[in-house]
Amino acid sequence: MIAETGLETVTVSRTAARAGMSVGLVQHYFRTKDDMLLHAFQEVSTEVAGRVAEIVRAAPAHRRTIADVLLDALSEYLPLDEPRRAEFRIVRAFAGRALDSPALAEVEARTAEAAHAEIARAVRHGVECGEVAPDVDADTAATRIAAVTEGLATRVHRGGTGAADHARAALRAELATVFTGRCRQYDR
Amino acid sequence: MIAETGLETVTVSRTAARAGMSVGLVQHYFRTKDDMLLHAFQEVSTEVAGRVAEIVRAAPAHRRTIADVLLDALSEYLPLDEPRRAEFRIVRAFAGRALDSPALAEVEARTAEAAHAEIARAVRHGVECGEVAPDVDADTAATRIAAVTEGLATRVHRGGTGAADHARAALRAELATVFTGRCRQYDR
DNA sequence: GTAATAATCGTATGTCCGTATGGTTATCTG
DNA sequence: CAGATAACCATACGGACATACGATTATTAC
Repeated sequence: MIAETGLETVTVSRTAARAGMSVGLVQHYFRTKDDMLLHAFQEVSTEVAGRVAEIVRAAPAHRRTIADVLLDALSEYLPLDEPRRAEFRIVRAFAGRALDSPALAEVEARTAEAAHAEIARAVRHGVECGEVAPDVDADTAATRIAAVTEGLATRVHRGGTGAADHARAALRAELATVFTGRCRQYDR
Repeated sequence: MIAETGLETVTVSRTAARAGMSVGLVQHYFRTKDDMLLHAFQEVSTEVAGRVAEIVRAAPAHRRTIADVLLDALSEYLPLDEPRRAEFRIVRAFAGRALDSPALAEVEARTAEAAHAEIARAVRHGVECGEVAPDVDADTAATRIAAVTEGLATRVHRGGTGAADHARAALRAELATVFTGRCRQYDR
């Protein structure tokens, strides 16, 4: 419902109706509406984070470059198809509300930090195996990569001609400024 | 009020009270609440865009590198001090609502496009004067730079130790992947 | 100076929504 | 089977809010 018509239109009674249950039952599971929404946000966040982690974990089997694996993983954040677009809309709607809700902000911060850590680990691995220049600060590079991904997500969602391809190209270019492509991730 | 306590808490009557006028008078100037909010969003957007354009326009007088000018201009989007933090909160709150409001989305798109165009122009100028590699696609580079700025803004707002300095460093690093720093902007 | 327009106010109306409440039925446990 | 817990429902309450409305005062224009 959030993805379809936005957070504003989500009410307890509408949610109950959509779930085919009564308002009372929703209250049985969630003390307040805010609890319910917080739960929804957590669900979506861990869902996305889980998919990203899955891609990174499956990387060694495919023997691809770090940049390629990262490109696929980060693409999970881009609204390139309908389910991801729905997720994007949910996450962004909550991001707007998180500005004034510590509980939501914490979920947001946690997932952002997890993503950052994952990227930074990849960069550090690149440094170790010699495909990333040793003077590159892994933390700064990770921040840049995470930031550009977030910004690109906005752009892809906004649409416009070729926004999706353009974003992939931009992300690839960004990764190319850090990774030379000489070695593979978690592949020793 | 949006910056202080969020869009959710903004009501017509509270707005009227804050402005020291009656509800009726607010209605006299804005047919609906949505009209009022749209107007606010436009105001803030043009305010920020104006400051950015001002910085770029004043650049020749200071004879600095393109990257340095861009760094200052893009820093306008980062919530580095209180007024900018307020603006950030306003823009992001509206961004959340723009997901389901074509009118708000259009304002957002217009300002984003303006920023992108300004950056792309700077990159093209860099190519012309030979400090940007000729194989760099100005559009892709501009997209990257704009995207990283947006993402960094989120990070700075989230705070954490040294987020501000870290963001400036990341932005500088990003710009350094495009500009070598050999020539100055609009300085011929 | 008068007519029209703009500025201004206070209140009423109708709706929507979150939550509280009190109850009933099902399921599990010992 | 008995008792407790969980699942489940319908409705009522109270508050908040956007907008409509009617009226009054100030300002402008001819």
